[in-house]
Amino acid sequence: MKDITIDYALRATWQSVARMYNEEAKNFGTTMAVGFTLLSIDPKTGTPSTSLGPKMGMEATSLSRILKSMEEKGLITRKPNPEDGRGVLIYLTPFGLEKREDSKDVVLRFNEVVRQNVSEEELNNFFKVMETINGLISEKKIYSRNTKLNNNHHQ
Amino acid sequence: MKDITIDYALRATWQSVARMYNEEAKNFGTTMAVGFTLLSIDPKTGTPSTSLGPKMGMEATSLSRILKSMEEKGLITRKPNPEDGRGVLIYLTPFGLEKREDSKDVVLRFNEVVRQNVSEEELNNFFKVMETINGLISEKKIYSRNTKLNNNHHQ
DNA sequence: AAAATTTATTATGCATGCATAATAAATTTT
DNA sequence: AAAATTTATTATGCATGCATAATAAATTTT
Repeated sequence: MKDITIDYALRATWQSVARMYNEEAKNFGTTMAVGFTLLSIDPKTGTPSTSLGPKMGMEATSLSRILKSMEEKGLITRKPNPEDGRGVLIYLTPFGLEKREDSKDVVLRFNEVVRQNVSEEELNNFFKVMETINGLISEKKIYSRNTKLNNNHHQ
Repeated sequence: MKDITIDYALRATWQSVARMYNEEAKNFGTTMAVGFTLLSIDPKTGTPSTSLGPKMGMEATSLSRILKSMEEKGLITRKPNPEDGRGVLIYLTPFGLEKREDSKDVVLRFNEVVRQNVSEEELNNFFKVMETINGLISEKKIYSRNTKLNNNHHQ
């Protein structure tokens, strides 16, 4: 198992989680991405859509499309933000709240089961390694500064 | 940092790796997925396309589309498999080989830098947790057996 | 051997992420 | 205050993953 790369393991693991989340979400008529979005919306007050991107690690442009389809499906309503003429406030419909709870169950169950099968120390270490990876990338410690120069490595 | 869920950390980390890989790949005119595919193709002999899916953790149907675009871009050629009239053998073109080397550099660099910043023990543990997660999912230990029944949890 | 099943591939549609471009509304500079 | 810049949003195009359906070639059953 040590002959696989770190990226491969990460990708395979994330993809298997995503596949599972999507299958579960299908049972109640949504998708993983819709579920994540529902969970980022405050069920009580209007949520400015600007707050969703950072919370979910998504670009505003990706979100815009998801919000549009969620509105069409009757999960949310979008109202102009009275405090900012450019902005939008997101509200859950009762239907959206229902699906939010369903989504929450799936996420909680996954996290619970993993925690039951991994020691706290292992989990802390797991988070730490991911933080390290994220840090290395955001600090540009991995990007090649000289990709162009390296282009002929091989011949 | 402990207030984020396991799925969120995994997703964010994988996405940041993917974003970085795609930016790097853009420098030499490919994408991450194309790079992974190139790396799964044997540079010396024809690779049956059936072997790619399992190696890459992708559905044959997803691959088919990528292979098509790779052929159009001149990275590979597809020839009928003489041993199986249904199958196809993939060959790298010289151009494809070049891009394969570029892709390899990026993957090697990422893995190298991460290893320089994480102890071997931490890395082993990291792999172990991912194996556990994958195992739990493939053994269906996470899926709800009773999603339908749970649907009304909330009211 | 003929019929039924499985396997390999492709085409298509849908969802999702990114990038880019456009637009309108703030905000900051001058 | 007017001009320039930034910010929030949307539309669109491209890539990628999945699912489903269709087709042709093996393989297995009968």
